[in-house]
Amino acid sequence: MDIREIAKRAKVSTATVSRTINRVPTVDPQLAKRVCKVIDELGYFPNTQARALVSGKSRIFGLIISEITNPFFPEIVQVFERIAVENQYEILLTSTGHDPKRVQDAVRRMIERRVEGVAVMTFGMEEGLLEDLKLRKVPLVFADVGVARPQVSNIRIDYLHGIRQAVQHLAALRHRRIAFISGPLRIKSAEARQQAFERSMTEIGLEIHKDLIVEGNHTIEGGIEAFEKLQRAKVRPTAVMCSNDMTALGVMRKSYEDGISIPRDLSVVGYDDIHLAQFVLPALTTVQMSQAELARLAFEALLTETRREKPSATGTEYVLTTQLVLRESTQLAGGGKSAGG
Amino acid sequence: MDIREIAKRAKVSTATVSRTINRVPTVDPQLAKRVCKVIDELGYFPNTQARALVSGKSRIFGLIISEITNPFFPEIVQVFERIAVENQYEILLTSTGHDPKRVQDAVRRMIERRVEGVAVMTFGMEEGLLEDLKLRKVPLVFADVGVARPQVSNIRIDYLHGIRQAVQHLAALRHRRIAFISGPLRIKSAEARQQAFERSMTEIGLEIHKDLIVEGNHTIEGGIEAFEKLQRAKVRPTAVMCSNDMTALGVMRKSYEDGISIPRDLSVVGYDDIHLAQFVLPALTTVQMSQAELARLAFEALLTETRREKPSATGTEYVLTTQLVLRESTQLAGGGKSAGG
DNA sequence: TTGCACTGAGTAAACGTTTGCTTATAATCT
DNA sequence: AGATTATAAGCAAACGTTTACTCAGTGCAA
Repeated sequence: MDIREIAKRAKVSTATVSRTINRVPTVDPQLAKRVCKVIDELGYFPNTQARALVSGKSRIFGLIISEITNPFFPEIVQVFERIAVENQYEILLTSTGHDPKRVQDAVRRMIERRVEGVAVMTFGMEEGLLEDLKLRKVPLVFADVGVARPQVSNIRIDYLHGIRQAVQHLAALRHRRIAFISGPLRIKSAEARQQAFERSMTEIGLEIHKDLIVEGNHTIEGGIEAFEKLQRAKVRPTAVMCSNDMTALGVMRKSYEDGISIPRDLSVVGYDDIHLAQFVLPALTTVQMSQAELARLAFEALLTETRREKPSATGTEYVLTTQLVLRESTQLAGGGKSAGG
Repeated sequence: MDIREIAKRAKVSTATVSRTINRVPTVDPQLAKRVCKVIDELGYFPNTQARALVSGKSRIFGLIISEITNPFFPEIVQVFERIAVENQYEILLTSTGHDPKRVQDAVRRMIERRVEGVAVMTFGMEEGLLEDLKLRKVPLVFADVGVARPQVSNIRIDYLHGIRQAVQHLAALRHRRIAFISGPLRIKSAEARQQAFERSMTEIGLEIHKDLIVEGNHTIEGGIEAFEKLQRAKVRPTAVMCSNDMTALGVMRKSYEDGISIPRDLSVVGYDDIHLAQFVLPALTTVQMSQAELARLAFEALLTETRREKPSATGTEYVLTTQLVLRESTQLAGGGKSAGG
């Protein structure tokens, strides 16, 4: 069943059917009603492929994320998808697992489906892989530390703000030996978080012990391993800041196994504020970076760019701030000694 | 840039280019090489919309899940997506949040994009909403308690097996008053799990207290509320079985707040075995229902159905078993009394 | 009454592929 | 050598829409 069938039955031309479907205002309301009736009766749904082909608009956005099993991302996907549907867009989702080959593959698939824009939520993965998209002038939006460029919008994340709050919070609780477990350092955002940590420490005169900075990989398992390394260090931390919440969960898990009580013996701070963070035991003090806001901004950026007449203009620059959320996983340093007696 | 451009530059017809791209064996290898060279040089990617339109194959599968923020689902999505990409398929993902309107919407979108099949991972949501898909003879696969029908495959989940193991495990640990927090009962699978629980209790002669069966909603928050209800009951449980892991996390959270120690004062068993389950404190004893296997089966079912010549045959029936995974959240009943002294 | 502008609907040409059919060439057989 | 068959490439018609253009009809001013 196609538009011609509808046209025939409604005794109009296919053009009129098309216009009716697309709510073109010049079509006579009475005719439109007749057409709609036929459409409903026959349960007709227009073929998106045909529409896309002739109109040149696929109404698809790509969404590239790092790791869908990290709870941070489903929340982004959920909001992004909801907004997309509201705007009659479809999503082509790819979880790359940081694998360049999968990124490459995703880019090819997205180009073949003629996506109208791509949101890249890998937080600072090497951009070289997206060259093909740039070549084709596909609007892009990054959540990153970089800046906007032609065709490329950017959501700059103010990592420093939240991390500084966290460090000062720990300092106020008399912590001096604060460890930091980073993300994989080839990810620019992980590096940015670490730098923000170091700067926050330095600016309030706290020493950064070499041994207390360990590289993780933004997973629970990585957090566990990193914390093991930390335990073998000569100088023992009284608090650990983590580059993301999953890492913090790893630290909590390992501490639990080793009988280290959080927050009594060790304060832990996460990053991201995944929904789960408020429910773990103890609830995780963490830095909030709103997933919903991020998704909203990313979609808005893409939509704006798509609607632009002259595509030569530079993409928009957005800013997302972050801030500390206090919960139960931090406490006055030395709590172990006094409470342990 | 299109196939004609390639044809012109390679000095062949568009048909030959098309055949080359599709690896039709009758094309001369030398010609093919020439064509490939031009394609590479120009960075040409075929337009999927056009291919889909003329071939009648969209190479898209729909995937309907309940709630992407429940960690159970991302693991399904991940595997499903990976296999799909391997088979040159794309996924149209919808997280419905159990909202019938969103389901309806998803169905429309999927039909408009002419999906070749849909995997429904809502575990027993009302099927009436999928009528439009059935009408169009779109192959479907359910993870459900139902049976296969024409065009409809089914992955029957053996809820009983795992739940029986869990109940007997608890019974062996001398638990008698075992509570059950169900999922939302309008979901058939939630009902099935509850029935499996009741049957498992009855068959070993354990009494089912009315007050100890509470309805949750498969979220952490729901688990918390349900457990609050449970605490107000006259008869106190020594163990709680949950219809999914998220519910169990809620129970653990609430217990923590109320100073109830798990597993000392209360044993808790989850269901699903999400990746996180092994990392919570204490690690959650739960019933494993393999997400990877489920996704694999679902995809296979769809692919099989899609490749079938005569579409009148009945869909395939698959079975997924479940089984108990012992961890740290269960312990001998009454542990509280002896250990608390 | 004629001419002109305006409206709203129809005609038909795209869009970028695939693929059934045709045809040219080469290979094989009688 | 001539007839037949196999092979590989090309031609052109789809696929189901959108949309630029055309055109008939109406209303209004001159």
